[in-house]
Amino acid sequence: MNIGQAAQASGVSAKMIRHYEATGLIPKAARAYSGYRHFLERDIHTLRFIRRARVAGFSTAQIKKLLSLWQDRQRPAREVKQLAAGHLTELKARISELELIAQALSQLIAQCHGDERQDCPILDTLAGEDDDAKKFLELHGASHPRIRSKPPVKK
Amino acid sequence: MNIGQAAQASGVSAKMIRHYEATGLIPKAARAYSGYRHFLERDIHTLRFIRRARVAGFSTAQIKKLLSLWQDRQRPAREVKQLAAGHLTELKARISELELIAQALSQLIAQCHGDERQDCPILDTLAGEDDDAKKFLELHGASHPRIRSKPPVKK
DNA sequence: GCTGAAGCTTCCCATCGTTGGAAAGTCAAG
DNA sequence: CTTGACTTTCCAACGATGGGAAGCTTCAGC
Repeated sequence: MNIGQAAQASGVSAKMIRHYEATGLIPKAARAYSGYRHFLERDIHTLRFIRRARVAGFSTAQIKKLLSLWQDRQRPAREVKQLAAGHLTELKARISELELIAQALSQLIAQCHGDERQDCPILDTLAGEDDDAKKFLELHGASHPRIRSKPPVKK
Repeated sequence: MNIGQAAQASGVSAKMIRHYEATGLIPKAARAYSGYRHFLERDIHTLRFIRRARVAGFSTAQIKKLLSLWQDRQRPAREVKQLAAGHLTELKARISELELIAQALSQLIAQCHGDERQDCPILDTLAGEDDDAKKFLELHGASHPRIRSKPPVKK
């Protein structure tokens, strides 16, 4: 199996497979005489594992641990559970942050009449000279959680 | 006002002020003979505006639009509302995605006994030979929404 | 006036995950 | 042998931010 087939079979792009190899997430693939990488079923399984873990939002560092736990038959389920639980906590925190923001934003939007007139509470709040404006957006001293939706849409 | 004071007063770091200038989000600051930038109240207002918009999760591209709308006294509130509503939609979509993931992860974690034994449904699902495993994590063909929590914790 | 500290300047690098592209080599079918 | 699809490596970018170095300016204290 060449990298293209491996990509198809695993759902991980060829680019990312090379990247994972380069960064040590997966071991260096075997090579044909030509220099082409080739992959076995085993490798495909690993790649699928990685893809699912990424879909579940694990970082590559976490996936590295998950992989080593996966390959270690002696590992106690406890460790895996802890790792996953930690991630879940992060995840929930993230969700709460976003919900606070969405909440505040909804309120502002609701207050904006949205017609041809020029006054707009949304801009006014963002500009916010006065302190009452702040309570909307100065969320608990907020970390700056950029909202990244999908990976940049390829044209 | 030098850049340091401007940073303090606006809550935007000096680094980011320079960055915003370099990338054209804000106009080039006036300079003293020494080459030091200096800032007026007006500039501070703009920076604060930007900071709040970032806290609200707007991208720099969106903030650029918001800024120009803000500075255009003729703009209809409609446009602002549309921009904000679009962002809110994105935000909600993002939240839903994360909630799906958190949901799936919770289930897996709940199913994992988490003691010294070796079998672990979490890893089994990620490895997932069989199709029933997939329904947990192959969420609606999932875009790959990396979960970025806070900006990397400075040491 | 001199010295040192604090603040400013620019420039480069790192993060994180992913994608894009260029230049070159390989393979299989026609 | 040519063509086209695939592969290789390397380099760069995204978005927002931080870290740090090397060199300049400003100001306070003596």
